Amino acid sequence: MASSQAGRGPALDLDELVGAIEEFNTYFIRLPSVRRLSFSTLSVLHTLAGKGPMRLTDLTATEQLKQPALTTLVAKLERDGLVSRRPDPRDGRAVLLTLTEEGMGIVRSRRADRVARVARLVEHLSDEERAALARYAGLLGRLTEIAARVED
Amino acid sequence: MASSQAGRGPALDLDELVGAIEEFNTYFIRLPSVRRLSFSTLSVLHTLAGKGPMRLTDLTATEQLKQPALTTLVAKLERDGLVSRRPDPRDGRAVLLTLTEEGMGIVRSRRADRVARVARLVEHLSDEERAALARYAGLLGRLTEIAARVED
DNA sequence: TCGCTTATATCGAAGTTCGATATAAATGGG
DNA sequence: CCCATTTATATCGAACTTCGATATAAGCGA
Repeated sequence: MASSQAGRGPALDLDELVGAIEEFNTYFIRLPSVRRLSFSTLSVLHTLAGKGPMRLTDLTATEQLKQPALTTLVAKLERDGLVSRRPDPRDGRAVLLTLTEEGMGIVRSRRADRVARVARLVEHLSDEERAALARYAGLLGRLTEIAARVED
Repeated sequence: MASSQAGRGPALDLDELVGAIEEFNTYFIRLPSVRRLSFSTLSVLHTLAGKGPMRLTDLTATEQLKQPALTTLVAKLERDGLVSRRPDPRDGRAVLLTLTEEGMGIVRSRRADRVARVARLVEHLSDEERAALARYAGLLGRLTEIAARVED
């Protein structure tokens, strides 16, 4: 089991890395719940915010819900004014889901809450650590991009 | 709004960082569901794995559930053989929850799934990027530790 | 001991999710 | 152009989750 790593830094211990991410996420993910919206609901809003308008069925790929549950959930989101539904002009069977301004507001405010939270943590870092963190955002972006390719 | 940053690297753009973490988590968090366990259930298992035996009430602090929901959830976990309940020797009212070997197995296998997943992504990185990632685990650990102090 | 607090349990109502199935629009071969 | 098939969403009833209110029971302080 010799390492093929060329000694440019510490070996990459994936178990340690994954553990550190899991631990950090414990703090990062959990926000005070807004408007009594469930985890599933917030996930749908976040997906629509990130990927733009999509069909209901396409959401079943990312959200871990079956289609009937999504129909119910989206109906509620529409009643609450967070998502609008219109027929897909290209396919009369389908429905295009779009975040309303209010729906986007929720996603943005949750992002802002996380930024504020991380800002409080970062205050306690040294200048060197802060600089390292700055470089990290790009690397994470690379990983996400690779994931989008690799996971089909 | 002048930056007080000393020019050791790119400025730390928190909004970019938080966005990158959110995006990455989209891929990182979602695993194929094991044994039909819900998000709440998995979260409880993960917390018990990380912090060791705890009381039901202490779980209400981290899990976003009220006490009656946790009582129900834990009863199911006990029926399924994933946690064991015993009276707290220090307080006859309380119950100490401990992961069983089987419960730990689930947590470990989910960790292993994530490691395997990240391993596939990391293959596509350059040596420099891999080295940067190795250093990152420690930094995330620092942040988590700071969070544990700051968030009371 | 008594009264107050704290830890968990129980209960019924509201909300969520599922599998099975219905409806309705698209698509392709004849 | 029609029919059979496929695909997108909706509906339905059952099972499960979560909640607020309240019950039970153990600790705790005067």
